[in-house]
Amino acid sequence: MATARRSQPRTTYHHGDLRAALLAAGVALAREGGPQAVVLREATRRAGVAPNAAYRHFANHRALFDAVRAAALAGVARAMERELAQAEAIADPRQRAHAMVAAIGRGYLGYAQAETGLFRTAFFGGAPTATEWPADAQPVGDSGLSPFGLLGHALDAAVAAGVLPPERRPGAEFLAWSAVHGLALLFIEGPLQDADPAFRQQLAGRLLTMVEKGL
Amino acid sequence: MATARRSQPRTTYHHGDLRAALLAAGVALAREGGPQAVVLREATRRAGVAPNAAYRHFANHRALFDAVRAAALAGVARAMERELAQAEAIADPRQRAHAMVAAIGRGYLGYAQAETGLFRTAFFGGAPTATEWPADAQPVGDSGLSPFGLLGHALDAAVAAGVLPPERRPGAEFLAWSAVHGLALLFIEGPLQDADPAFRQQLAGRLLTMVEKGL
DNA sequence: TGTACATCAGTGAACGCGCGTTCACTGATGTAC
DNA sequence: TGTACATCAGTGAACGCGCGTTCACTGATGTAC
Repeated sequence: MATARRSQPRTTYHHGDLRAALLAAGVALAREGGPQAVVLREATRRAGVAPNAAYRHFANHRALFDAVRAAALAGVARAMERELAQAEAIADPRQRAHAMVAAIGRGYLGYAQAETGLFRTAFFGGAPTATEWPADAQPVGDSGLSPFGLLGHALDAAVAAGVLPPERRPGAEFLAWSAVHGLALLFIEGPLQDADPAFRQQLAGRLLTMVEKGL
Repeated sequence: MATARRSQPRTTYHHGDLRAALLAAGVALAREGGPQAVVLREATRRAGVAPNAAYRHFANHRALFDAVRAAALAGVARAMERELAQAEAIADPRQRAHAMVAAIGRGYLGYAQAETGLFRTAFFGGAPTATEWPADAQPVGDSGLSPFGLLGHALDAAVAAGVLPPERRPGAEFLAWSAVHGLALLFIEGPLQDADPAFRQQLAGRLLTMVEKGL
């Protein structure tokens, strides 16, 4: 974090929108270095402001971090929604349902690889309890659904289209989530870190068919 | 970390086996608090020794941490081997192969839940590169195989027994690993943290059948 | 068997680092009359 | 339209914390003769 980059030397005494600036700096830090890199002092440095100025807008470091995490979660959700939009355009209901489930997985895996720092911030912020687990949390995406909620949405569609037996629906999100989340980790901090993209994509495809068949 | 517990106030000037004591202290810290808790100074405190004494036995903090991680990995491997031993006793080859794959998953998930701190230390030590990814690393278990190696062993057995088509074998460990690793995370730091054990076990079972069918 | 001395394993004190956070403050803004 | 003043958003300096690490040292061990 050697070179703190403030946008431009402020002329006014008041910043204007320091809260937003701190949040943006926090997000940038998360993008560059993951959850550990979200450091209050560095955020104020980037905003061109004294360290304690942050306390006008965030109760403490945790509050800033939680705001950054929420932004990261929203990013995951939006990535999923982008993929989902294409799938939902498909006419045939069964085909559409399949495509929706696959879209969820693709969006998730794509984000994990494209925005690794933010992805890790979203899900590895350190010691959230079960009830406040980020994927359960507040509406975050454009649809107002969390990543976990979007997955549930896709699975519901699969049941409605008759491609997933209703008796298998309960708990299905946990199984699907496990598989995709695990693969994401292998990609970003596991043995597949340096695997070539084609191989990764092939694995992602196989994983998704494994999930669909296995569910 | 308020109360540092040293075994007993040493009488001799020399410790006797400080390296082992530091490693044991490091493992205890990892067990209690995960990778972040493996702190060199605290380890020396517990060993009843000055902080810099550690440098007689470990080049730096990272070296101590790596030793702790290796111990944690060995723990995972042994947990898997324990489950595997029962499965390997089964006579019928096909049944045995199925049981072996399931044993791998059970051992892994059991360790993640029973020794969460060590589990996280084994796989989330922070920024290992792909080639030095712990599961690829040195022999660690009683069998001399790493957790990843043990999984490969079970999958090989499945191919030999004819329960896994050979053409699906390449890369299969990544798919199986993803599913089980992901579920472990949901258990230990995800929305299933407080789920009751019966539900967890049911999910684990469903996940394993999903993997077997899906592969 | 005893002694000189190199080697090794610890000690004590201190370093710089960067963090989150608090205190008393000052400059700027906006509202009431 | 102008002015008094409460409110708000920043500043400057400092705090304590715990960490990893380095320095010059001393106490204990073991080997050569």
